[in-house]
Amino acid sequence: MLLAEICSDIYYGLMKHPRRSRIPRYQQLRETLLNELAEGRYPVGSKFPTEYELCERYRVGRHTVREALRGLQEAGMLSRHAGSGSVVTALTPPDDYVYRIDSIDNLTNYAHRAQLHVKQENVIVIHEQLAQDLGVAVGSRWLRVAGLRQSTHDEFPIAWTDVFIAEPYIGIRSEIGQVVHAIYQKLSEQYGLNIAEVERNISANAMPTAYAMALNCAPGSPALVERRSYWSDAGELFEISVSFYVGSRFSQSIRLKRST
Amino acid sequence: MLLAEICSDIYYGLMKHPRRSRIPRYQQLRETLLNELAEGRYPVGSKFPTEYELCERYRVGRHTVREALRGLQEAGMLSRHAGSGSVVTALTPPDDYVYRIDSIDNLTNYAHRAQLHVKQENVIVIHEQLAQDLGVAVGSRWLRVAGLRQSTHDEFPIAWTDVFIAEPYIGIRSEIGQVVHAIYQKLSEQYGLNIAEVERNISANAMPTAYAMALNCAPGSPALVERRSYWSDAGELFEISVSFYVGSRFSQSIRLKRST
DNA sequence: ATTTTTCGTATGTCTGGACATTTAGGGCCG
DNA sequence: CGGCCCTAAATGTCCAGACATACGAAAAAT
Repeated sequence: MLLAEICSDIYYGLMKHPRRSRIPRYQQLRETLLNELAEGRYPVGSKFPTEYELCERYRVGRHTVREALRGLQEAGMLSRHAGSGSVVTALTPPDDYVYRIDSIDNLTNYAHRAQLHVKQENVIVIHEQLAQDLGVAVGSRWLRVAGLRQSTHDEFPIAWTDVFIAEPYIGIRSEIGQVVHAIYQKLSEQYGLNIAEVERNISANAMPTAYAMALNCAPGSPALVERRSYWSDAGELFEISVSFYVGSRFSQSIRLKRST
Repeated sequence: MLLAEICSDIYYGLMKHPRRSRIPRYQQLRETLLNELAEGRYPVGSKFPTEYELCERYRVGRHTVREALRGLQEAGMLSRHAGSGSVVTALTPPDDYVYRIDSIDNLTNYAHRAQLHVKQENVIVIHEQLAQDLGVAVGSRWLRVAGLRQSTHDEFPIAWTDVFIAEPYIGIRSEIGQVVHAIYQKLSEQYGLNIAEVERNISANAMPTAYAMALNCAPGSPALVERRSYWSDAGELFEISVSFYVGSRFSQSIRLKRST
């Protein structure tokens, strides 16, 4: 038996038989620290022991300690900074749930198959009401592209969509034809814009008469209204879209999984 | 200048000035490998060079190589297995977006403040229509708890909610009082159930007359219908809830961030 | 008293080496 | 040919040590 293993057995103390441990030492250490945190030994906001302190206390190499701490950091329980040490940020790993999608196209599991058939296109100046609906400044200028969203094989369109594009990118107008798949993709190609964040707002409303006629549904019938706002990695709000989905032709699912 | 700095410059080799490199070597290596993968040098499914091969080729220590590979693995581009080596699983990092919440309570940013005022409670046997709506088997038995969802300080309720609980947990019935915050929490305490997955389905519908009366809104007015299905970590569907939100009193936002 | 410099400390990066564990494949044997 | 064992190879774990970088506080300079 090697010296290191003997040490391990002595210090860990929990080996019943002289058998090699199958769980790596950094994981054992992680468990130990997890328990100490749960017990409240180190309050949130307080300094966590330094790497060398843990090395001495548990008789392990610094690499082992760092591997254990890495896990706690990834779990969001420790905040580590070169020079200043580690700070406790949570006593227990948060049980969070994530909804993950590969691409913004799949933000809805239906609309991404539907193309936008452009019916209207103009540059507008934001008035009071629109400013409130979209959350942008009164007086700012945007390119508006509006039309019907229809899946290739379906009989009826499922939604009326208004797309608003910020003034710096109005030039994209010439790139937009009769049928568009995804406008932000064109913006990305043309201007090198990257989506960093998307906000999606959903509500239920009565279908406006004007849209109802275009969509071939009853005016005032239930509509699902989805507003999407796109921010670039520069933090600029560069596109907003508002869609009125015909209630009877549309529903949407998302699935959240526990992340741990 | 210290000896180490001179050595460092020798090793980095690519320094134009005798200044220290700010980007660590494992990141440089990761970039390099990222490019090689993007170029298609190693097709998807093929073996990636071994750690020692990369050590020799790029003249770095194994730890550095492992740190670089760890990143590629976490990005989902490499699959690594002890004994058999690394296999390429993707040529480019997937640009995925995540929606992350701390707890299922916050699944909506509104309803978690609203409590359920129980109006009805009974055990039902699933008939044809309900089976289709909920996606469960005809003839199965569920506990149904229904009532109004109302925020403490608001004048009107915002939704009518039907909660269905699977047969094994019907006993929870005695635990449910007049006002409930979250039923799944009680299930968790009582039966040790853990939520592993949640599916959320959203559509727009006309408000049924019966609900409209209870909610004090117009029958047939737009309603946002949300169905949530909860699966335990054993893979069992144990709770379903269906809520009819009054369109004019409710909207919901989620925010997706690029995960990289 | 305020600003700047210095310095100790803690984490980050990196090397070299050693042993453990897992896996795939080859060879032996029935 | 099938089953078994053995081995080589690859990743996983772990140590010791060294230098790099960032941070904060004490010390020095203004």
